[in-house]
Amino acid sequence: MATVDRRGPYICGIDAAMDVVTGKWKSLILWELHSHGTRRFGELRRGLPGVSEKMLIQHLREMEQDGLVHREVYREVPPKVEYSLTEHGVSLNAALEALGDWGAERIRRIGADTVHIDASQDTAIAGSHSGNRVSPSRR
Amino acid sequence: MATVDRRGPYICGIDAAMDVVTGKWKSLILWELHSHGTRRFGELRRGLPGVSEKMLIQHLREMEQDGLVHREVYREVPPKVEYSLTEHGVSLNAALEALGDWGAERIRRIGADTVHIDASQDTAIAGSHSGNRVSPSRR
DNA sequence: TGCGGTACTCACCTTCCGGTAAGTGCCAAG
DNA sequence: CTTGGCACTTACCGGAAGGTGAGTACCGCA
Repeated sequence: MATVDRRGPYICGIDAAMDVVTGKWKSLILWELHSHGTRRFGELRRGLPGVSEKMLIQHLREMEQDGLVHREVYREVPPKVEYSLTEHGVSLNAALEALGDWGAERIRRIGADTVHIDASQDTAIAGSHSGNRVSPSRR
Repeated sequence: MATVDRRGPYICGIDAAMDVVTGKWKSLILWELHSHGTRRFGELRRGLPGVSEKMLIQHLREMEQDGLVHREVYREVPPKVEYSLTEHGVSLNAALEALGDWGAERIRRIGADTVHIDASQDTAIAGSHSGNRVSPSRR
């Protein structure tokens, strides 16, 4: 049905937005799609080091259901699927910018390590201060 | 130990901001504190129907550690603790407004249930953010 | 002939988030 | 003298989020 069932009654707008954004990789997918316009599954996977295929697909499917990303399948000999942002995805990204800025300032404030992925190719640079080392997991 | 060693290396600003906001009640706490300025523990608990004391405290502690809320303890006969937003909490709230607006529009779009229960009593400053008083259950 | 790449699906497991319920020390009210 | 409010703390538990590793159908390249 049009109305997605798993998204429950919301308390407020933030609640509704968070529901769509929460997921370990969703904001990153949003960003990746935003900066590249259109990406294939494999490109996305390589662009988000550490993501498992299962999670990538799961998030992508949810985001498609939520109307954030568009999925274009090309029935070719080697399968080809292209993902891109819908207008809602684009506007969500815009709404996230303020939050991103806040977070960036927070990173500066607390001097946390930053892991920069992406850029265009595989630039695994890191950090602002001293060491980086992509230590496993947080939280 | 009580100290959750989150705040790991961040991938980007959004990541850092999300780290601070994720938690079932955090954004609501933020709004509650935003609209009332200062609230006692019990007031907060009553203001967020459905929250358990454990979760409220846990979130409050994390937010205090993250520099979002200020905790003022009054060593009195009946214990009294007041919570309020720090300047960082205030700015985070501001950064969340765009997201809140987006979410509000999404709610309108998909016609999801919103849990509006008239906040008859109490001061409801409510800008773009509306209502509280809810029964849980989403997702 | 076998490996690698495409885009997945499926089953199983672990970790963590959040919930429930009880207890704490102190005091006022009934 | 029991109850209730204050602001917590502690122990235990279930479910969901996320991770791992295998398998699938097809093809190009070495």
